[in-house]
Amino acid sequence: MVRDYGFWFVVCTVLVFGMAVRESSIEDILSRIRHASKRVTVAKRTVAQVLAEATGHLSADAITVAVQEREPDVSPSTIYRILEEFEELGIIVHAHLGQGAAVFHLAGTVHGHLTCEICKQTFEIPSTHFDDLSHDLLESYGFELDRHHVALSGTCAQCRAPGSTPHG
Amino acid sequence: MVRDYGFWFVVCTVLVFGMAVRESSIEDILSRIRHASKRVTVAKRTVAQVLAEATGHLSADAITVAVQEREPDVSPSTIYRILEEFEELGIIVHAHLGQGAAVFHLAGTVHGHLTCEICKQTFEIPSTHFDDLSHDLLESYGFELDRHHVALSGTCAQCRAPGSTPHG
DNA sequence: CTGGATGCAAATCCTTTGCACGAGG
DNA sequence: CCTCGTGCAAAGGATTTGCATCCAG
Repeated sequence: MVRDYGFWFVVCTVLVFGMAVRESSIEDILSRIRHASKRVTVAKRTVAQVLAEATGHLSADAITVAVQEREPDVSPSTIYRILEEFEELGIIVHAHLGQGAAVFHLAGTVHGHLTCEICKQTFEIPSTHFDDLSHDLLESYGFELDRHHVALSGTCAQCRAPGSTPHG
Repeated sequence: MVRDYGFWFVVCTVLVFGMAVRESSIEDILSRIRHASKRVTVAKRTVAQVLAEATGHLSADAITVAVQEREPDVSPSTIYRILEEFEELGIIVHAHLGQGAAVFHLAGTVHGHLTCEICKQTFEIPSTHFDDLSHDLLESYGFELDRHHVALSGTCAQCRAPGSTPHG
């Protein structure tokens, strides 16, 4: 993967594409808020930044902590209200993993979740894995699978391996 | 499905097989408890009956209500403790559906769950639907899918249909 | 200015836990 | 009998809500 020109391709991709996407997605979020006749506030702006900078999925609590690092006066209830609004506007989606709190991420990142029941780690996988199942469920039951919201439980490779550390 | 001898086959299946299974599964549960050096109590017996008689999956609260109809003095915390014990003994499994409380059912009934995000109804489907996905996840990530615990969100046929009642 | 957005605290829902008592083997 | 199981009440985490205040448009 990372060799000769491939390395620079990756670097440029991260710098140009990654940064650009993040900047634009924040502006995109804010413009969606304005477009819905909602108000753009410091709290919403900060939540948008946290979500755009997050590599994976965040719980409401993790988002609150991250937001309060920058804006200490934003309260948890405000975070919940903002997340609710963002979800209604289609900016973010949430998923319920095996146990515990719900997790949130930008709606653009369509993927499924695998949660290990033993080590509690969560893995993101491309939603293409659910294409066949999605067709199957639609044909069999007329059920339209929400591939943004898929969260499956099971045992991860590390925890299945006999010798290795079970809590990798 | 239900026509001439097929009808009576269904009837007999429900009566003989169904009743017999239910009776025996209660005894089976109780013997598993004894075998694990745990005590058989009125509360456990009643929870076992409720679980065996349930057609679908029940929340802890629903189980509590059903148990208290017969044994009013059984407390919710006892129900939770019994459900925990039953799960450790492999008698039952639980699943977390889209939102809300966890649901429980006998471990013998291996199936997946489809939960409609609109009408909140839950549908049970055979776990065979997950065979291909299961193989795929195992090959791709070494992840062993827990097919007892699968709960998928989406939109059910009724709520997808334009004209019909959205909350069927 | 004016109503939507926020902070705070309290309420809610689901589940777990501490403790003293009661009942099962 | 001696321990495990139970009832009660209180704690716990995650999320929602009521209300007075505040700030974006």
